[in-house]
Amino acid sequence: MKSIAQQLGVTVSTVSRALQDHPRIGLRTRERVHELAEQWGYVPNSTAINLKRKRTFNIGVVLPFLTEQFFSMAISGIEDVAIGEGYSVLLMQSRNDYERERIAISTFIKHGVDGIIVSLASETHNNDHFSTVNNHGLPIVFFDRVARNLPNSCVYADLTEVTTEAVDYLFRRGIDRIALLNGPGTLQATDERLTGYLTALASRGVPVNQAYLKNLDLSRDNTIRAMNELLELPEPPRAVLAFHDYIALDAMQVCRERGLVINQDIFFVSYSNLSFCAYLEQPPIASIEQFPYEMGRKAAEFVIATISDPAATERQINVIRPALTIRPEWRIDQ
Amino acid sequence: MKSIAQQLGVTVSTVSRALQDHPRIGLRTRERVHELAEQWGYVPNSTAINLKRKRTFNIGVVLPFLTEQFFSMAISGIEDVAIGEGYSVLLMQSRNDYERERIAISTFIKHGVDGIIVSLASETHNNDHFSTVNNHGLPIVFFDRVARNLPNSCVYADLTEVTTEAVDYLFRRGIDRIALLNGPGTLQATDERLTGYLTALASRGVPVNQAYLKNLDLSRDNTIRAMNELLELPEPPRAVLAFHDYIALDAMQVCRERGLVINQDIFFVSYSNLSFCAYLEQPPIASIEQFPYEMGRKAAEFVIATISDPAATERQINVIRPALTIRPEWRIDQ
DNA sequence: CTGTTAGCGCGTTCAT
DNA sequence: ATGAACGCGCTAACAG
Repeated sequence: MKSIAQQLGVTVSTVSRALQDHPRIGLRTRERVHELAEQWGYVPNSTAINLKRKRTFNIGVVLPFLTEQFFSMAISGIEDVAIGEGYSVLLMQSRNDYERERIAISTFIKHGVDGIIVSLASETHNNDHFSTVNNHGLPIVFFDRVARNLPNSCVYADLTEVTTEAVDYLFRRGIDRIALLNGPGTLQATDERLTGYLTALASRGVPVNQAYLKNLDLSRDNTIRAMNELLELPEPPRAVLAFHDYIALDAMQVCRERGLVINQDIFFVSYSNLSFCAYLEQPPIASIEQFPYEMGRKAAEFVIATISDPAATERQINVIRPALTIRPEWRIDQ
Repeated sequence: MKSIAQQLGVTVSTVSRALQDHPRIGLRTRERVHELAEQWGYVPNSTAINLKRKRTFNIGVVLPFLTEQFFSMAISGIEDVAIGEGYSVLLMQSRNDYERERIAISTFIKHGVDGIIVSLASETHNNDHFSTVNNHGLPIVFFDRVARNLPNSCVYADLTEVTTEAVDYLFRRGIDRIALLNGPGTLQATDERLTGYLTALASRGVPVNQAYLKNLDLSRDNTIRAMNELLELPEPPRAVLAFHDYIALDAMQVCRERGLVINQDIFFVSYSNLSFCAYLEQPPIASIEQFPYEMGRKAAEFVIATISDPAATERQINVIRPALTIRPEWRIDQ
């Protein structure tokens, strides 16, 4: 800007205004400035602009694993609305580790993002790092794996009802020994699955078999051990509700190794409805679609709205309606 | 900083120095400053610092799809070294679209990143947007899908030899009608696969059947059509080398729908070696591991090195050695 | 219409 | 050991 000002014999401010197409600027001046800017390949220094605007137009995203398709789809949603609103996306994976999540958050605030979107690490057991952010007045929105007891906006799928629906569907198929490979107790979604499950049983008067209920830490070993325990029960389950598709895959492999035939000796229903399941010869008979892309979009819309109007501090909660997706060949004709 | 300076009755400069543990500063002053900083929850404004340093400590990454595990693993590598060196990662997906890629690049330079890492969109047919970056003196490194005719550093897996090895392996299994579901001609890796394939055939004196060679645009429909064409040949192939695992999955499904039994009537070898293949009942008998995490790391190391020392403009090229990974049950005992 | 001045938050030389 | 002053690149309120 300085050089082009000199070259034209005007001030930097004039150039600045010309570049912004300020109304009260000499038409000729404006044209010449634009010309030279083009010619010199002038690119405005956003750091300087941001310093003035007190904004970075960055939004930070912390989530467990990008290798899980659920999250990579969610981030596509985030990315799409962020770009649309002139923001860029800063990314960090927590890998389900509390410490990494903390570091990610503090990196973001040091780095000066305008807002943060989080999907909790499964190992996160306290929320001090988030409270810090809140005290900083930095907008933060949770999605999918939302934090309890935190007054932030969030978007998630309430799995209670759809879980009841899923269990009910299994009942209608004549299956009543149903195990639940649930997640860690730190997640709200774990409660929802359990509640939905218990509701379904209660409404049919089926007694709860505690041995069928497992809380996993989402590690592979843990899943394998739990599935083995289920199969060694005197009355092993005939169906398994798995925390998500990846858990189902591991669990199904355990079954196969023990000589069970999937979708014959034992059935699976899982959460996420990821695309690769379609390629399995014997996929879960149903999966619960949680619309991650939409969740990402909503979460991004929330942060950006809060950034744009910090006054409106009211908590926004968006509950996505998940859908029980039964594979065509396993649908029950009404 | 201002408020804490006032409260202590000193200048902002003093505070600044105290915070940096400047040697020649009053020990008492330093302590008190740190104290107050802690208490007030002072966070240095990185935008201002960056403005001075003329750096943003952001590096931008453009790649086709995060939903492809290959790329999400690569970005983990990038992320790990970036964080280690104090950088943050800005993300954008091109979705294999040229226009989106262009926008991503220009967003990054507007946004003022310190360096860019790119894996090309399959539809990218010209490199003007990258030339612009080069003229700007902004470091840019390509990984995996590298650009031809561009003088930038890059890291990729040379697939020529390993492809020869793969074809040779099929020959040794007694299979000689081998199709190649290759990628778009814009990618260097497409050439490599072809060259490796042809070399293997030549060394055995096997004639080339042009009908077995297909160039895909990586869309699902296109893959399905190509696979159907192969199967309708008078002499359909007995093995298929697929551009990557996702292509293999689609192609395998076509086979299954036509009543073929995978790993009996027809065999697959593919590239990427993604984890979910392990869950298929009949996975490709071999896959070529390209070590995406390592590629990501190397790419990040390159950009950061160039950022730190812009003088050293010499082009760096790192060729990763891919590995033919044959599933245990299909290994040929030597 | 355009120049002057001030300031965003911080680092840094030059004095003292 | 600390203060004063300047500048990073750009915007904007205040003069003319």
